[in-house]
Amino acid sequence: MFNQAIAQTHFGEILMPADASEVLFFEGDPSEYVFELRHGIARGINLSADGDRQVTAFFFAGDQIGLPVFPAYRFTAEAVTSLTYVLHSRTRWHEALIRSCRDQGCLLPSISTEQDPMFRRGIIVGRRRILTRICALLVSIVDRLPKAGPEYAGVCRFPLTQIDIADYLATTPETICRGFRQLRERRIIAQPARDMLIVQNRALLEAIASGAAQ
Amino acid sequence: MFNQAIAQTHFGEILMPADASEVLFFEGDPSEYVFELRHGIARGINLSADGDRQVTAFFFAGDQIGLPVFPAYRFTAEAVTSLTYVLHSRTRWHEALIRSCRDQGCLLPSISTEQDPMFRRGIIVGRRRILTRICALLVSIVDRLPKAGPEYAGVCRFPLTQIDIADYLATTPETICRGFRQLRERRIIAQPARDMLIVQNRALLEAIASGAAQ
DNA sequence: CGGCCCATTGACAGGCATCAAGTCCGGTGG
DNA sequence: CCACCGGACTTGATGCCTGTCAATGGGCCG
Repeated sequence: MFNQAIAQTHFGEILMPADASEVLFFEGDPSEYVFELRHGIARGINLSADGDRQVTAFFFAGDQIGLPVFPAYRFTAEAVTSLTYVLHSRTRWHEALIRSCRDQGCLLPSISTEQDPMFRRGIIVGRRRILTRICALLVSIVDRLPKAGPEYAGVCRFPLTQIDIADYLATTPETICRGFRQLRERRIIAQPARDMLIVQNRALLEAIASGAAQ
Repeated sequence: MFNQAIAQTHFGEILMPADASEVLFFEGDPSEYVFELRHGIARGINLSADGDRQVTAFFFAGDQIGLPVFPAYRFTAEAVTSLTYVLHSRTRWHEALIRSCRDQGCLLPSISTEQDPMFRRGIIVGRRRILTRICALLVSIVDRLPKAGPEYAGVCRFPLTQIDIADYLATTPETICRGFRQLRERRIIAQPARDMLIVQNRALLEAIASGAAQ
């Protein structure tokens, strides 16, 4: 991966690139570096002994992942899209933590950017009906999806495969496909292309996500 | 609750008691205090807009919950059994964090005692088959359950109701009941009383939990 | 153009939710 | 000491949601 362009930010940080489905770090490896996403989308993966694959989180630009709250990474991080990131050594990250703790009297806000998505995923997967889970996932990520462009108001890029969504929601790709079809037929979302998403009826989307509507 | 006995530990900390099903703190309240459990079992509760109740974690003696990684508590904490705990103010907890960070070059280990159970719950609930989930839950807590007594080797106190277990595993009490019956009939566990548990075949329990066996 | 992976659709079976009784157990009060 | 009561647990019958299997379609890349 080092044969690709490695840019230098104006803070002297090294901006690293990664291709889609490239691994940033493996579950179980010692957590030497914090990965700060600058651009693109990443996913957290956990494999069970029987080969069951779970996507435990999606991460977006600005998130810091691989925090050394544990001596080893608790999940494998892979690029969903091509992305860029910046590395922070464990010790440098610790110093930033102490500074923010002392100066602002609070923890580094970034400490929750990793565990918060996982916490919310637990709540989402804990719902029974698949449509509720799908809508809850969409609500939780739609505001962080990149916009398709200035000329396409309300249209988001949606680069997640249905396989990833299924592994996130603890179901199958077929069921995801049927759920999305239902949302399209009810004019709650639209998909002008496979990797495009428009939320047409956000109120109803959130109502289904909260369980108020079926 | 202050009319109950409040003991003083030899460190000058105040040991607080709580009765079963008493609330320690509410989701959304500002996280002023960290609760360190000294004895007993607690549960984390999250309610959805439609009234759906989820148990997002069980906590045991030694765990610290309500950490100020977020300005507000992210779940409601209730006592499962009668329990005791010690309060740490947010600032005092921060100081301990900075000290451990500087002296030992690592974060306070307790920072993971709260998020780790939630992370593991996500993995458990993400499994499809109910029996797998039940066994995974048992494996994850059996070593932290209090022993029934020196004269009962291998017997644990098991004070969790099937309702709590069902809300933890995203299923119903009836299904939990049938799952436990199956585990009893297969001699994987035994329950001499409703609130007692013996793991008779731990290897098989773990095999089912991992998905290797059905 | 061919191959591959992903998405789609249908048929079918099965696991689990739901509903409804009935039982057990601990606690309370007479 | 015993009757009562409420909550939790148990068990069975039933139906639906969703997993599974199989086949097809479609887009992307070499």
